[in-house]
Amino acid sequence: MQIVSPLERSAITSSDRVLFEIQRAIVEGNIAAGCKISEPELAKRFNVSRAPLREALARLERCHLIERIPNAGARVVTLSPEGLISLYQIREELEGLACRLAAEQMPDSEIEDLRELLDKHLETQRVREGESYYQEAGDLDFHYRIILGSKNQYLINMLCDELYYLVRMYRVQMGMNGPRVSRAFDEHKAIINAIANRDGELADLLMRRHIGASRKNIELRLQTEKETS
Amino acid sequence: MQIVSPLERSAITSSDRVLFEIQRAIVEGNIAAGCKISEPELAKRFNVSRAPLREALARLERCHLIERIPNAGARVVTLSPEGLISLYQIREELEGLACRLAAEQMPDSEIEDLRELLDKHLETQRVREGESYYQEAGDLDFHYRIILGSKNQYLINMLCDELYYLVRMYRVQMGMNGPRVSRAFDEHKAIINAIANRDGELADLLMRRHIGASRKNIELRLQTEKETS
DNA sequence: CCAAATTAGATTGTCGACAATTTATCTTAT
DNA sequence: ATAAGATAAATTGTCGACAATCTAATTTGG
Repeated sequence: MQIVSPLERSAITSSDRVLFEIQRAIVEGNIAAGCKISEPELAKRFNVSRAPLREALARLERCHLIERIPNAGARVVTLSPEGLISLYQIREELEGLACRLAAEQMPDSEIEDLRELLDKHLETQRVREGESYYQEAGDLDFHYRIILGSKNQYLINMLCDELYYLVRMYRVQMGMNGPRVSRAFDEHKAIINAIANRDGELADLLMRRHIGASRKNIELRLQTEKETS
Repeated sequence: MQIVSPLERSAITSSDRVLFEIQRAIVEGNIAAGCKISEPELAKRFNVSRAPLREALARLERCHLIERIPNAGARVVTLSPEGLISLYQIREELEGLACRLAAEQMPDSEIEDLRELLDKHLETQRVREGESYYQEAGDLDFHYRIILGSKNQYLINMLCDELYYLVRMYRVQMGMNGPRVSRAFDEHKAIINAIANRDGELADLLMRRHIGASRKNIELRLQTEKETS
C-alpha cells in the first residue's frame, strides 16, 4: 500500500521525484540503515545528474534520514531505541500544542471531516483485523490532520516535513505497530471530541497521554530487552 | 558585535561561507524582508558559482529565512506578528522540554560553567546598562547551553539550527529587545537553580513562563498597535 | 613484521553551458 | 482602449567536466 498523504503532492521537478523515491526506499529499508550513500551510484540508478540528486540529499538530511559530513559523504541514519524515545518526547510536546491550537483554529467542517475519517478507519479495521499497516497509515493520517488544523505554519513544517518520515522509518523497520489498535481508536475519538468541544486543554492532555503511552511502551520494551541480553 | 555561537563553527566549504554571509545579511536586514532573490546576482556578489549558492539557498529555506517556489524563485520571508507568536508558542514547548531533560542530563561541570556565564553577563550588564544587544546575545547563549544540555539531538537540531535565526531576525528587525533585562537575569538564575537541584519539573515550568512572558508581551503590543491604528 | 609515509584511486565540491519553464513585453483583435 | 494571445527576455533546473579533498592500497623505513 502507498501512503499518498500531503507529501507526494506535486513532483514537478526531477529533484522532487528522486527525493520521493529515495525517501521511500530508506523508510522501507530498501536502502539499508547505516549504509553509505554513493552519489554517482544513486545518480545512475535514478537516471539523473548529480545536481538534482544532491539537492534531494540536502532535503533528506533535513528530515533526518541521512547524515552528511562535508567532503566525506553521506550515510543513512542508524536507528536506535534512544533516538526513538528522543523523537517521541518531542512529539508529545508539539502534538499536544497542535491539539490545543486545533481546538481554537479548526473550522467545524474540518472537524466533521476528521470524524468521518475515523469512522472509515473503524470499518476498515473491522474488516482487516490485526493488519497493522493500515492502522499506521490511518494513525498518521489522523495526526496529520490535527497538525494541519493547528494553522501554525512552523509547527506544520516541523512535524509533517521533518519528523514524520523518521517516525515511519522507525515503525516499519523496528516493528513498532503503535499502540494497540482498538485502544488507539478510542483515544483518537476522545481527542477529536475534545477538539469539537473547543476544549484545547483537554485535547492537549489526551494527545500527550496518547503519544506518551507509546513512548512508555517503547521504554518498557527497551528495558526488558536489556534484561534478557 | 558578532555572535560567534555554535553556528559559525567550521566554514569548510564555499557553500558554507556563502550561507553564513547571506544568513547574516538577512537576519540583520541588509537583504530586505520580502525581497526577491536572484541567483545570478547573488552568485556574482559573493564570487561563487550557482551550484554552491543553490545549496546555501536550500539551507536558508531549512531555517525558514527564505521561501522557495519551484520554477519561480525564492523570496526572503516577510515577518508578521502572528508568525512571531507562532514561533514563541513552539519555543515554550520545546525549551520547556529542554529544561526538563537538562535537569536530568547536564553534568555538574556544565551547570557550573553556565552559572559562571550568568555571572559574567551580570557584570557586563552592570557596565553597559541598557545596552540591549549584549543582552540578546547573552540571552541566546543561555538558552543555547540549556538546549545543548538536553542531549536530545533532534531537539538541538530544531532549536539551534532551524528556529534561532528566525528569532534573531525578529529581534533585530522588529525591535524586540526581549524581556526587561534585570528581570530576565533573575529568571535565568531561577532556571539554572532548578536544573542544579535536578528539579526538571520546576525548570520546565519556569522556562515556559520565561518565554511565555515574552510572548504575552508581544501579543499585548500587537493588541495596542491595532487599537491605535 | 609492524608502523609511518607516500602514492593511487575514488568521491565530493565547484564551475560554465544548455534546456525547460516562467515572467514580461509586444502585437492583435474585439 | 482593453483583453487576449503570441513572442521575447530572463530565470530556474539540469547536465557533463574539472578541481579539491578524502579514503585505501602500496611502499618504505625501523
